[in-house]
Amino acid sequence: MSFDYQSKLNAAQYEAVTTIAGPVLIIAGAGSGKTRVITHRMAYMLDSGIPQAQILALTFTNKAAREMSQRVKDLTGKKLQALTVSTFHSFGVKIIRENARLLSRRDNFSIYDEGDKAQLIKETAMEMGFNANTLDVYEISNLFSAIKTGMKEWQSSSDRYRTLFDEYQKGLQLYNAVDFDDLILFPIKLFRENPEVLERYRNRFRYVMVDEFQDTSMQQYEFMRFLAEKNICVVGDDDQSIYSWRGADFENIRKFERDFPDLKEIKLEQNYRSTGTILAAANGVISHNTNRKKKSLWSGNDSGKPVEIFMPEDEKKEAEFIAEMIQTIRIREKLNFSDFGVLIRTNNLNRAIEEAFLDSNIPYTMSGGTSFFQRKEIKDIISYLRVIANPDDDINLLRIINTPRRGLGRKTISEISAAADAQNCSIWTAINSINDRNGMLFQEKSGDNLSEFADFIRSRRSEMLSGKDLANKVRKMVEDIDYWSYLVQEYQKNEKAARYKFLNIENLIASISVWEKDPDNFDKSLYDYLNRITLMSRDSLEDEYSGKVNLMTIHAAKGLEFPVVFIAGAEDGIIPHARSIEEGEGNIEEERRLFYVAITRAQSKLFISSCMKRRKAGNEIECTPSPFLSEIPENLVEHHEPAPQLETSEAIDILAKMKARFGS
DNA sequence: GTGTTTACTTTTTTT
DNA sequence: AAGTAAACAC
Repeated sequence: MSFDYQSKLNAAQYEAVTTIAGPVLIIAGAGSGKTRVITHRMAYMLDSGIPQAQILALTFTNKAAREMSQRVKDLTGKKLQALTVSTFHSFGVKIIRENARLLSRRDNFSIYDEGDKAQLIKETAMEMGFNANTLDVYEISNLFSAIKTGMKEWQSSSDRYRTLFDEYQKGLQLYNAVDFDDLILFPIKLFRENPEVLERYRNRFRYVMVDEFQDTSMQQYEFMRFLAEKNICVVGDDDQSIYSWRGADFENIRKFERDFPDLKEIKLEQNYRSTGTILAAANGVISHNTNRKKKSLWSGNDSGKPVEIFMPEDEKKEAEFIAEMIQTIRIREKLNFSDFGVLIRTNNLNRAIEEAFLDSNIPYTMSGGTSFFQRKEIKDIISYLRVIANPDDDINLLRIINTPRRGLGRKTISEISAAADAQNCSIWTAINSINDRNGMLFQEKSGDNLSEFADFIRSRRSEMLSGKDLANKVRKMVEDIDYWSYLVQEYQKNEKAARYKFLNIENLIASISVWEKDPDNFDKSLYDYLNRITLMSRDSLEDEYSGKVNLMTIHAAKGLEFPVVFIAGAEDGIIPHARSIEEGEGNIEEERRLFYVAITRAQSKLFISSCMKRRKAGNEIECTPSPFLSEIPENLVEHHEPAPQLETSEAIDILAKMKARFGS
């Protein structure tokens, strides 16, 4: 053994780390050293002589996967070439890639994100003669996911979309693409239909670990169940289950208990993260949930400072308060900007806060939200790369066929689509077969433009699919399509915007270059780059978290911790979110868990703010505090006086409201 | 085939 | 308030 595990871990942790054979269920309360246990457990396995290649650790976010392998690396000091630490989805990609033909795909398949998916649904629906005005693509997209993941069955109300669904599926196959749901479903299908393939993977991965087990969906459970024979270790906390809308089902914990009756259950109940006060506040809130596994999380830490509740007038005041507090506390406590976490329920709450940060020169990162890869200019360039990787990808081909303009307008495009439709082939194939016949169908100009476009894609294909220095090839491509002129043209009135967009492209190229130079990543093909970024799209691009305040959704904050945490927008309708309650009364428990997760991110100081008013879609609306606030035991709370100017009737109103609420 | 104006709605959370 | 999509005009 390279080091003394016993001295680094408490008794329960030590047991969890050293029990490597047989099924293990670890119930790990918030802040109980879960990541520590998982990483030490992997290190322990390696120390015990288990080959890296036999270990598979599945996580939910790329961030978690990255952090985990880094920590194992630090612990063991070994190079980890064969250890698999990956998200369910990336692991799915890998399996599909290795068995593409068995799943009627080719190995250069595209992965369709939400946007591509919506586009495909839309186009398919149009072709089938659905009415564009009554079509709710968002809703249909969700329906299709629910059907695919087995959360919903076809019903009379949804039946009219059944044929659309079939066509959608055919479209994916035709374009050699898969959607996010397929990344889990295809491997399951593969394993079910090809026992010999399953056997191969089972032989390879003898030790399987699943993190955030409470957030596994039925399919992910099935996926895991196929692979895991006996040495399976799952780690989770039912109180932190916050992804049920995505199919997560913490009943899986009970299912696991039934499926592996001889399992060893280990509870980690000592919280090392938070002060006694913060933990008591969290416990006070979560105890209102009825459907939960019994556990008693305790802290050996000091009680610390009270939870501070602030009721600013509006979101602007709230943001200023947060910014001011960060500045003050940072200096007083000698903290770094990165020691602060600002948590919000929905992405659109970021606006006021970002503005306040900019005003007071506070460096910050916002993870989630409109990601870098959603920006138009980035999507354009990525679409080029996608088409180069997989020309049959109609959705992306249509996106770029006339961007920048090359004289291929609506007419030409609809004709070429019709031709593709008639021959039941992709647009790319259609373009080429028409080119073979010298573009008879079109006016000479359009035909020329088409073949020029096809030649361009072909030449890039031969150039980019092999060899090195992707970053430079991308740069050259951007020059060749003259994207800069296009931007200037498009944003004539706003040269700054054009510049900014071009800068974004420069950043993209720089990030490709960084990725290429990373010695830890051994497969550097264009495919890998594309797969990686589609799965990462919501994940923050920058590796540089250091020295910046972390602004993020509560969902994105899962698994993280900060010395000082602000929960902003703690109003009724935001948390619990009105839409979520609308969907079902039962969702209140999940919203409460979400609030619980938010509270338990804090190590030593927690602020919660709830605005009196908030601007929403143009107009100002009155807000009431989240009902969860009153679930925090009153003795743990300190109310931050807003010191309102008492001239206005509004301010008096606000004070009355506060008193009614908190009696102070 | 392309550019401009007008109407319209508005995403909870993410791989 | 802002961004998109569709209608309209050139």
